[in-house]
Amino acid sequence: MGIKTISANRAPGRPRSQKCYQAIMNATIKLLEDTTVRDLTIEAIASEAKVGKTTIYRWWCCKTALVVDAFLEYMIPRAHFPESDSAIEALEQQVKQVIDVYNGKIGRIVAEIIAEGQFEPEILASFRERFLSGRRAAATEVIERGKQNGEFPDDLDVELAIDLIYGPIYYRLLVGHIPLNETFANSLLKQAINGLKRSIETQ
Amino acid sequence: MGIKTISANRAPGRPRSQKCYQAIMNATIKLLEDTTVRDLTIEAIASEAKVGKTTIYRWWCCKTALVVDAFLEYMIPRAHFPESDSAIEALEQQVKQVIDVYNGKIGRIVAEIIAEGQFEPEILASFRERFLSGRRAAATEVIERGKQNGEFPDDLDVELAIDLIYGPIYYRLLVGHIPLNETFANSLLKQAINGLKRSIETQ
DNA sequence: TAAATTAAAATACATAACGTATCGTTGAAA
DNA sequence: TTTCAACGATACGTTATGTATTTTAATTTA
Repeated sequence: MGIKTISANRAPGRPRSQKCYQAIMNATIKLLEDTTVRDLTIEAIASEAKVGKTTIYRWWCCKTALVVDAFLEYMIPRAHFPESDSAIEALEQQVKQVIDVYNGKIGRIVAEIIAEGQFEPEILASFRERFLSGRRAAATEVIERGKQNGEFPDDLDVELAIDLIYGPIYYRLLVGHIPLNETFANSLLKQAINGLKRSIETQ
Repeated sequence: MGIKTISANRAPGRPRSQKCYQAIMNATIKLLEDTTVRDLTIEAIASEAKVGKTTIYRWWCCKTALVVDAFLEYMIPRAHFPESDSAIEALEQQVKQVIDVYNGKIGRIVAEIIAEGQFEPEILASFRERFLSGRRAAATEVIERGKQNGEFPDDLDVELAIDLIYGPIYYRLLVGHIPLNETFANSLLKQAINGLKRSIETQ
């Protein structure tokens, strides 16, 4: 016989339907508007998207994996780190933006993905790698710029700095003891960033 | 006829079995050692405790409510805020302790309760009220003492201060991007508490 | 154009836990 | 000894899961 000749870019057989893919994404995003990730079912998505549920199971291992994909599909084009010459200004804008967004449905969905992730480590890992790590990389860039600027001390631990700024936000998002509002944005920034800024001088 | 005579402290009928209550608590705690809250089932608890599952349903509305009770039963006697004349020292000890404990099974269970709480707001509220608020109250006391000591500025926002210290811990616990270890404990303390300490001077 | 290959849709099914209902038994107070 | 609610066992209807089966559709290769 010899080697199977299959064109390089194309697998044989009926190709995956992009129409189905989009219908599934859209249905998931739509249903998440007023359904929790927990209450969302594969069957409801299939029905809303007008696809067979076997089609969903063919491409996604579980509901949560699908939710992460849909979230990214929706979120990635909308997430951009603000630009500014001043690192502190950029962080301020970013923190305000995140708090504002997380105060709504997106915040609820992020919290729910992290929640489901507690029981599905691979899902949490994929959420970190495909969403959070990008955000953290952007923040890292800004903080590094701030170190070169002199806005932050040279030896600042960037990972820790990010956790100091974003930790309280996620804490409130997930625990819900105090609302995520503008007051919080302002005082968090004043306190946390001020702490980072001065940590060398006051040692 | 007349009025039903029921002694003040006692309802009529067979009293609730304390033995059952304890068996259910113990079974829940035991099963949680190596089962996630998600995978835990009422039926498994009933079987482990050797009680009918109707007995569980008579007293608890759902699995998560039971888990919170069992967690508190286990945790409350073990949770005490360290004492020290210095507020900063007390916070340091406390943060180290929390990070150490949350690095193990207890941390996993706390994370899972918060996770389930995303889908059951009453449960999250009860966890806040019955566990977290006590911890926060203890931290508040220490920080207030620090304000009187002069360790912290007079106008420090205590709620915010607590979020700045504990936020990063819960963030790492729930998101898992970096482990909760001693290195983190040390640098978190240095950075966060230092920030709080100096925030007035550097304004 | 036919063969090969894989996707999609519909349907059926076994499974697992949920939460409820029923009913006979048991423990403690009046 | 009567009364009353808790307990335990059992059965049941429900819901969504994930898999299996089969037919039809889409696309490439020969």
